[in-house]
Amino acid sequence: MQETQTENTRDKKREQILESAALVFSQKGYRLTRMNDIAQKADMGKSTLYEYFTSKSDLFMAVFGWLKTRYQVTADGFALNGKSAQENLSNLIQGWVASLVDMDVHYQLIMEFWAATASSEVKDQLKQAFADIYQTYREVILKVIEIGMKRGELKEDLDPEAVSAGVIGALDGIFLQAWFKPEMDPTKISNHYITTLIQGLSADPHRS
Amino acid sequence: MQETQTENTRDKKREQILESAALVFSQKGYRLTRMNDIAQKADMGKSTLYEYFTSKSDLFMAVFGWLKTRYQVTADGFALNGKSAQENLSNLIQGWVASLVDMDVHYQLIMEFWAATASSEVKDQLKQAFADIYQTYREVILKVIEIGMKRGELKEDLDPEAVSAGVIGALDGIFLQAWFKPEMDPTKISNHYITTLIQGLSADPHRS
Amino acid sequence: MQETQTENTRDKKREQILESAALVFSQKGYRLTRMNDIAQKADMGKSTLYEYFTSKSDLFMAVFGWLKTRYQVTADGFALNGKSAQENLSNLIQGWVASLVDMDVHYQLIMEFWAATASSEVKDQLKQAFADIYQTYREVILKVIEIGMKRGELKEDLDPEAVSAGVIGALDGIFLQAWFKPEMDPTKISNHYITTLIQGLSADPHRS
Amino acid sequence: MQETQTENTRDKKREQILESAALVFSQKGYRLTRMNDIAQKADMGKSTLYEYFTSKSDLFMAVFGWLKTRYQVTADGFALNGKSAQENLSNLIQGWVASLVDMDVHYQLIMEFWAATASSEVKDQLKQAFADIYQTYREVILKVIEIGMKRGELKEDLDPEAVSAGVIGALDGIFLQAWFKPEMDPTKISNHYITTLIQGLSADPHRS
DNA sequence: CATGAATGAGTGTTCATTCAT
DNA sequence: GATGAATGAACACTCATTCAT
Repeated sequence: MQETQTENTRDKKREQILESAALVFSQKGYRLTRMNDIAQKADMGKSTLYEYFTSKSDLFMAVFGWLKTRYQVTADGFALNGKSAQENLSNLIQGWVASLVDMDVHYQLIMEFWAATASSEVKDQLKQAFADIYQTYREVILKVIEIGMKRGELKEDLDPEAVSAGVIGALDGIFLQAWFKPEMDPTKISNHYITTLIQGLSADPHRS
Repeated sequence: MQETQTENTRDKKREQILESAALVFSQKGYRLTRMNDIAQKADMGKSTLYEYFTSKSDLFMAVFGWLKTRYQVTADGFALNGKSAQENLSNLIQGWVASLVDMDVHYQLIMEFWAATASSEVKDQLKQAFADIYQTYREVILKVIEIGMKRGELKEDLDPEAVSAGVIGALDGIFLQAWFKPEMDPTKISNHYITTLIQGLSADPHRS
Repeated sequence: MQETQTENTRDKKREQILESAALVFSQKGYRLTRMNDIAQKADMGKSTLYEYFTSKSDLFMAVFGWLKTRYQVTADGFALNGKSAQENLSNLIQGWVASLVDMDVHYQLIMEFWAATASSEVKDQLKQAFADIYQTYREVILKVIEIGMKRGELKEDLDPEAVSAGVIGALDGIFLQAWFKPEMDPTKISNHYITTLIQGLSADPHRS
Repeated sequence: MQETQTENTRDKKREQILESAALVFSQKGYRLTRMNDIAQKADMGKSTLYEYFTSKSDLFMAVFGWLKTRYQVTADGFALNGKSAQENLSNLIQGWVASLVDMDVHYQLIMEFWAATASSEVKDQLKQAFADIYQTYREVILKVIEIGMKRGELKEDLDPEAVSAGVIGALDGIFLQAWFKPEMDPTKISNHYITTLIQGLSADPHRS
């Protein structure tokens, strides 16, 4: 257990770098960030970064992974519980909204990753990663919808694929607009919007 | 009229540069595009670009403007016509979806601008520009909804701000997901989704 | 003929770089030479070098080619003339010695290339190039010796391969030693040595 | 005797480093060798190397010394024995050739040192060292020749300086060529060449 | 007006060396 | 004594921009 350097120490330093990198990437963007900036922020020599990450883009991706882990929304168990599809949908979505809100200071950083999917060296990796994240959520929602349809809670002529994609998309899009217009309150909008949507989905629209 | 160069010629050349730049930015991304690439594609000397645009970012912004003009969805007249809110919404949305679909080859380019709002030198200009675009659309939808509510076509407890933001957001988000997952058909999903949504919005849900 | 830049100008500039590079490489060695040094010596911006050569090692190899051309010993016609093998050998060797002496200021540079065959990125290219040069010379000498043997001018039990390699080797080795010990006069030593050697080769040793 | 570390241990470790360094320098060349590589090969920590050698170049020079010691050709006693100059020359040369052949795996390494005389930080030290080695050999051969001339075994009009330099040079040059052209057999060529040369040197050329 | 040529500021990365334990 | 960790100096190369023609 007594290694040359405690794993603890190493992990701590790694975390320190990750956090500094997150901050600087967030402020300056990937392209405009210099390794030096990160090193300074992390209060260490530039080359030390290379002891922990092989390159700038490696570090960038590591920050992505770090963020992903930090804000992972666990969507397990939603499909199979006893609640109604409406309730489950609402909870699921609220969970996701909460996580988006929670990211708060990291939203700029997420934009950065998002932006990097358009060009950058890591565009393919990132695109895949994003695709996976979306895929996961879409599948959970999909299942909830399908079950709701079977149970007769939701309309029978829905296209579950389209709806799940739309729900995810709507939330994303709302937060995106809030990103462009800071005075918007994406949480409030999301909630209201979702309520309305669920009514559109429900078999018996008089039900809340 | 007998200038050193006809305005005509100058405009033509400008257009030529713009198109070449659009193409190259789209293929390589802003960051990875070299002025040289654009010059070659436009079949002219590198320095000539600087006769028409002061800098790379200036050119980038010019391409943005060019694209914006090209795909401007005219939303005029929707609010005041005699159709129902549902119809107007549907048309509006279909118009926008059509324009998104129409962009087709330029979608990658749009991503590029989108990405540039996150960092880049022109981030502020672009952010503002996007905000304006969204704002414009939101306002039209907003108006349609408000009128629909007044007329009793739509539910009376809607938050028009939230709904309009949500509608725009949903469409954006759907196309975004399709960008990550090419086998998706964003048009079909949008249409289905919108139908469902409008039902949620309608005062009398049995109406289509 | 009136191109964007006269080929003349371009060649002149190229030559200028080559000469500056030759000088700096010669003084500092490949490894210790910075592109900047060369640019300064050539009185131009660093990046201009890259307009003419793709990389440091490319430039290095170009200097090698330049030097090779400059000091190419033409060994043509030696085998087939009417002179005796002894005379031809003597002339050939004197020609080579003369060229070695002529290199004079470039000897250090040649060492540099020689050294680069041991490691460096271009080691393989250079090794091949040197091998070719040696091969060429060896073959001329070989032919002269074979003809001399046929004619009975040289001993009949010679191994022409061995002798030609030895002759070339001896000259090289002598200059090498002079490189280590500047007070040596490699020309004098070569001449004397060769005289002795030719006597050893001759069928009738009493002949000069 | 009970030091903090037995001299024995220390020497052993030093040797271990030296051997590892020799190997790595030989494979990658001075410039491309990293201290890390050597440390790993020697199965110890990087910094430990600095306990035994002050710097990379110091280590390089130490390897040179190590190699020099290992392959030192003892030329003592050749001048003063009862054998003929021809025999002594032949033996001397064969001894040297044997040592060159013996070096075998180390030939690449020798090239490396040789190359380092051209530039590198240690160029002056190395140049001096090589000069000394050559000087030593030349002197032995010189003496043998002078005695041979006095005894009338060798021609009387020889320039002993030139001949000794030439002999050494020839051998070096032959091995050099074999280095460039691996299919050559330098031993065979050396022997043949030397035989011929000695005949040229001999007062009575009919003697073998 | 058009442009080829020239440029220098800017940066990721390597690696010998030092230092704290 | 031994070593893993930390470091900063060093450097090739790129590319937006300018300039001379």
